[in-house]
Amino acid sequence: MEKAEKRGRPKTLDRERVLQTALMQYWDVSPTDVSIGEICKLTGASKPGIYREFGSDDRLKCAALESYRSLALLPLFDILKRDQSFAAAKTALVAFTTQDREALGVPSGCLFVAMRAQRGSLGSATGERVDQLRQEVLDAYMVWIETAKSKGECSAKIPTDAAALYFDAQNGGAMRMQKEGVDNATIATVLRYAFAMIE
Amino acid sequence: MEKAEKRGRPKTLDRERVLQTALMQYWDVSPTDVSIGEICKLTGASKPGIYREFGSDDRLKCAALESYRSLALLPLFDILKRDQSFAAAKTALVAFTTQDREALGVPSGCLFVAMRAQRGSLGSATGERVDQLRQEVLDAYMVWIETAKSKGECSAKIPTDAAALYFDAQNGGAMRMQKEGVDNATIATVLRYAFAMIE
DNA sequence: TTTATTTCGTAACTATGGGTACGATACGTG
DNA sequence: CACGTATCGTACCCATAGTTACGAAATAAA
Repeated sequence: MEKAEKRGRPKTLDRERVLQTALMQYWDVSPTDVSIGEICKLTGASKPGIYREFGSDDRLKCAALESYRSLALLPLFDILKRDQSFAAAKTALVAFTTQDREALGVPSGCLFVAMRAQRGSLGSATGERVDQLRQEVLDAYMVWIETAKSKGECSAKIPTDAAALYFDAQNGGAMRMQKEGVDNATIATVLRYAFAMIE
Repeated sequence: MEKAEKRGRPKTLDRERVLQTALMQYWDVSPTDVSIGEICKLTGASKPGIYREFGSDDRLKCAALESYRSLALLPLFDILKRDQSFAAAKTALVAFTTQDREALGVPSGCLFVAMRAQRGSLGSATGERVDQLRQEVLDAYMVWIETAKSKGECSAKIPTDAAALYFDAQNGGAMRMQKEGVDNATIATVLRYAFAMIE
């Protein structure tokens, strides 16, 4: 199923490179402070090339967010869905959140958290996707918590929806601390105390 | 000590009005998405007028942040410094954070939290002030927690600096939830659970 | 080799926003 | 009333950023 030899001038624009560069820039700098022009400089692509490929600034951000979901959100969902004790999952969450980003060659902080903070200045495509993902995250936490409750591993009387907001807030707080330069060991300490609460 | 009748054309620019408008706009919309031109429209002031009064966009933001400190941060410090039990202070914090903003005629969320999220795109004056205030907030929490520990009202083994980051994160999380539309009752529930942890 | 097709990328266009030059204006003073 | 002074605000400058018009280039098919 190769796209074989097509007519017309062969495409030279490296979609994957542009997307990865955009993702890393949005993540590292800020989703609203990286221009298309900047991405052109970094990738060697031309502006019309990027527009032909992604359609608009908004859609490029949206595509980058989609990449981010695969890269950083799916592993989170995976921890929550894994068949393990509530306590083990919490430990895994702390470990996942406080990974050494430098060693992983990945920016600190969280693109999704940044986008939520700037929800108002995002285009409609990206903005709406952010809303969906927020709901997806909250739902994932809720399923996880409900399961733990039913298994008797979480006896907290806190309503499940509030608990989901709680975990989401802790994670967001951790990501922000990381961006502000707090070291991962301290963040892990804070998270462990935060997570110890609900049990 | 009235500045009496001065020579020259009398000033018509209403500094307080511009400052209040800027504050409310930065707070309600976002500190990086409100232009000087927008503030001109809303106040009837002219651009050069604002520049004469505040010097630059950065300095106007900084002045607005200073107003915000008086309005929203000092009351917070006040709660932390008040001579009351640790538990009472935590209750007061929850109440303060989840006040009905609409009834108070004040935007939801927190300008300071928003500025911290956008630290990178702020001018040097505002940016540095944000850093100072962040430290001021953390110091206030630390003094409060240390006092509680010494009074035996807080026996938690969590290091004071981590606890300060924890409370700061909870407050930030609450402000973000408010901005995202979570109702204050739910936020209060989350906060009560979060604060119950450290005791 | 000509034609149809597809992509390429320079060089614009437009809008916005921070910032200012400068002549007009309004007041106290001599 | 003329002069010095301080503020006013129109109209502009300049940089950035999103977006696109359009002719050139490269390839397969005719």
